[in-house]
Amino acid sequence: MLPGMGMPAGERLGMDIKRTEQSLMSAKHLAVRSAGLTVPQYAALFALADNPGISGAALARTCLVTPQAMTVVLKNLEERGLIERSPHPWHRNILETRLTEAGRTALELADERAVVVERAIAAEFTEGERATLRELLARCEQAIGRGAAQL
Amino acid sequence: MLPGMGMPAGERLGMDIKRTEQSLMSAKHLAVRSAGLTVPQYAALFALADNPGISGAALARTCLVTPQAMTVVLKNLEERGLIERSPHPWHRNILETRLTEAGRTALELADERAVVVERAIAAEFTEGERATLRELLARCEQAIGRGAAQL
DNA sequence: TGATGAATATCAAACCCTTGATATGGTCGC
DNA sequence: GCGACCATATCAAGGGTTTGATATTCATCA
Repeated sequence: MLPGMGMPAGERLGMDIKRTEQSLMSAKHLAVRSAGLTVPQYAALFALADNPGISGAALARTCLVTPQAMTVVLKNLEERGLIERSPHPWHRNILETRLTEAGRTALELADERAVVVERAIAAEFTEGERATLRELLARCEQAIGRGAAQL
Repeated sequence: MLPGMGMPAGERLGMDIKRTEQSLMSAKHLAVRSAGLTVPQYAALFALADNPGISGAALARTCLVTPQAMTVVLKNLEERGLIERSPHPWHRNILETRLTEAGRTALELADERAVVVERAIAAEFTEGERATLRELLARCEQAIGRGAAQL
């Protein structure tokens, strides 16, 4: 390490989290690709399946991205006929978004393969280990929030 | 859940990992921003500090991105005078990359704040918990690799 | 020597994401 | 009712990432 670097790289848990997530993204990418989807598109369709008629902004919150980022994803999904957007009958500023049949089909295709990855993760651990990992990650998230607040 | 969705969303550990990592990225982004850097730029400078004269391709491997992605990051860093690239004296196809003084300064500024986030994470856990989290994440990564191989 | 193969670098296209700014429509307090 | 406020949507600019294709250079081996 360099002088002035305050913490050895090996002690930075953030590195482990990032590496694991990059591995996960890579696998998910591979999984949903044959359905003609990207990972963000898959995530959006997945959230949409559970919340038909949701607004773009709400969808963005669900997927933890900015509304602008979600707009781009929805634009691509709409151009390919996987979703439909129609103005809300009362609240005229809102665009209600729904899956089309093609969208549902693509989602099911993608999910079938994405689940393979999720099952592989689940199968690696015992019930207790899964709970432990979840708990540690949740505490991690809280700690990160506290750390960010110090900036 | 919808019929046909093979696994409840709440059981997908990938979701927890992704959420934690997004939180981490957001905090890191906030941390390095005041140094005028993005997170990938910070990561590249960090790796460069430990490996002066490394090639772009090797740097890409270290940061777990494609060489093309690293090329973009290096282009931006070079335009802002934070790194220098010079042809390797013997192996003429290689561009050796090194930090400039400005680059080292920016890195130290950014790292000072990034470490705040890392320290907040470390402080949340006991020594044993940190080891457990690392071990579970490592097994997770292996399981993901096995899952991806089934695709 | 000369061909093959591996590593490096780069161009191009498509997509995703962020910040910042702006316009529009609805809600609530006065 | 009217204005302040909030949520939604969108435009614009700057980065980052991937896949795919191509060129260059070096090392290896027949």
